[in-house]
Amino acid sequence: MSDTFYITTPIYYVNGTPHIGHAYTTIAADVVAEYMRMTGRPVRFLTGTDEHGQKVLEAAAKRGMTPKAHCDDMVVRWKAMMERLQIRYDRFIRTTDADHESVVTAVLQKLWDADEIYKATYTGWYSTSAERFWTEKDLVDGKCPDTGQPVTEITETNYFFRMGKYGEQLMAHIEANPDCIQPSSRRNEVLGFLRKGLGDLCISRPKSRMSWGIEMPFDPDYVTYVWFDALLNYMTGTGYHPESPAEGWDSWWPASAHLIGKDILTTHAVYWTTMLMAMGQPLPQTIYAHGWWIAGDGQKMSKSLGNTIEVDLLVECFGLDATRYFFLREIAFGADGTFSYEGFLSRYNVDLANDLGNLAHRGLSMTTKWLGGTVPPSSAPTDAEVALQALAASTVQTFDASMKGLQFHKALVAVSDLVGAGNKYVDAQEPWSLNREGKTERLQTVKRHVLELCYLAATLLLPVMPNKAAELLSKLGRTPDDARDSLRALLASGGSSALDGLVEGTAVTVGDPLFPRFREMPEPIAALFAAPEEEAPAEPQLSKRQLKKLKRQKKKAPPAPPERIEYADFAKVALKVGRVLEAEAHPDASKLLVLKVDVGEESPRQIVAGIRARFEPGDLIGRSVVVVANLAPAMLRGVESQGMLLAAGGTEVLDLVSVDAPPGEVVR
RNA sequence: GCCUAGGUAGCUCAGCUGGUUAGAGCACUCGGUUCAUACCCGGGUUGUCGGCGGUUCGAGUCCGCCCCUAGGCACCA
Repeated sequence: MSDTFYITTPIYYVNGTPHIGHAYTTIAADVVAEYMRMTGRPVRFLTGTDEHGQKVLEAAAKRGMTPKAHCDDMVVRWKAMMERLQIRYDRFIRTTDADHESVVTAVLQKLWDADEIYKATYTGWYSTSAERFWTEKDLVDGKCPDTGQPVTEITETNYFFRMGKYGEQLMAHIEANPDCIQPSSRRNEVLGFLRKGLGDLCISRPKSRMSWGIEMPFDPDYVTYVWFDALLNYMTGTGYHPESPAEGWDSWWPASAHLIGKDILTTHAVYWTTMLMAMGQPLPQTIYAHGWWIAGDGQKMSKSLGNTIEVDLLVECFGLDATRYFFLREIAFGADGTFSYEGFLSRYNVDLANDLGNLAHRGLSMTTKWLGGTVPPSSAPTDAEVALQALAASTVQTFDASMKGLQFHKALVAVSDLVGAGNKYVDAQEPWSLNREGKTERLQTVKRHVLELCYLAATLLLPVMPNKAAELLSKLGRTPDDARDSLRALLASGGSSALDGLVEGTAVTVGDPLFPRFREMPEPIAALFAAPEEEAPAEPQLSKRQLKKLKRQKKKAPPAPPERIEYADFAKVALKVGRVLEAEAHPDASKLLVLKVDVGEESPRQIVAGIRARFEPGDLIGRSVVVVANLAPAMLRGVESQGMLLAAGGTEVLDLVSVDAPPGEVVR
């Protein structure tokens, strides 16, 4: 059994912009990696960038650069993010790294030789804009359902990975290993997915269509599908290679944990694990899919700076350590969380300033004031000290178990509980009374315990808040290395040596409070909220998903009309005033209303309009509208529409065009 | 309409495989203390655990139906 700990983040898409989601995953990985290092386990922590694929190719072309040069340029921002967050990765892998390309090539060849990959021809509708195939029935009016762009029918030959044959085996594995996909709700999700049946996976792209990728070793006309390429980074990161593996690579494999966002669960839990099965490699111990940060009500952000604003702004205002603490403490890893600046401020003030920071400060200042500023000796523990010692020991146990289970939230609550007990202890022992009454020995014992408790808290928090914890250690006359030694000793002793890590007689320093309290929201954040609506139209902070949706909506928006048309073109459109007589919901579509509109003809027109999001049927009856009267009728989800209504609003309908004129009147 | 998550104190959320009077933090309030960053400690208030049925000796916890919210998918001439 290997004692090593190998943890990964997803490799991030190099074209993208680092945002809160990336920061979150990476901080979590960094914290657990650092904790494992502290406990003495050999650790490898891998992160990096995903650099192949169509969009990179296009972006590079737009800039007149080679794809690689473009990536070299883009990767800087990712490395900068890592630096800002003080991420202590062991390797930053890029899918364009030579060793990775070599691994991918060799793995493909091996799988090809083993008949795990086959060649097949099929016909489908390809959308260049969406980079994917659609079946006939997916298409909307013969166009790409995602982007609305034209599609072309392509008969194509590609290479397929025999993923389907591993479906049963994978289900059995997941059922036999409850921890292999976490949290458990995600595990059920994957099982549900597998029960529907697993097909084979297309893993190539013809170069004629897309050339930026790793060439298929057995066919120079193709490159590797980006996911197949990208997932293998986890193996490259160990030193694995089918032909020439680095010595000891298998001490790192299987990975202890792949941390991922819940959006890429299937690729990891299904594609990646079946790939490993085909490769004959053991499967990762845990794939942990965490949740998203959702913007709370009333959140605003700068429009131009995108989502990066959140993390950078938090770091700027509250410091990196507090930011790292907040992410891991505020919500359970795995669940979605609501983010608000007020919540952050409250968490900071309560946990860090009032409780932890203040405990340290009061402990240190009393020691300085009454005991000469050195770590005092302890003598004759009373029940209070015994109880504190027991709590300290159990805190270490809880913290360790929680960190191992990636339950950061629980680990940090345990520290908070310890700090709370420390504050309570001080109040109960009343060291100020002891000092007044000249009970020096007892005072020394109490102060020693308070300082020891701070030392333990700093020790446990070191992986989470490297700077602040080191600062606190320094105030106590200790170093991070001392803390690491202490932690190992604590774990070895089951926590019984807790509260015995300081050296009597060592000088302590009070200095400034560790976490200054914020009376009000820091200016740069407050400014976000104070900005006048007109000048900086506030946009809600968006989650990754919401952004995705927005992006798609933008793509779906009808293409801008030609800049200029002739009068003759306009004259082709017959616009008439209409009056809505009846309105009801479409029986089979939630966004559509079916209207009867009088346009001055013998019988009213039936018009189907996509305005349900804005109007209830009753809102419209009697309303005068403008109708495009000579539009060819169309069937909309089974109901005929004999015209359309003029409406204001781009992607979202804001209002209908109204006029004060009788039905049937021409609009020109 | 379909698919996923959820709906527990004013707010943010814990409540694992069903078991004593349903919890925490924040907020609020009363009291204590004064070493400390107007901080800390103690007490207190608030809940038809979304609704209705069901299984059970017993359900926030399991089952069914329904309602609502957030995402995703379809539809938006």
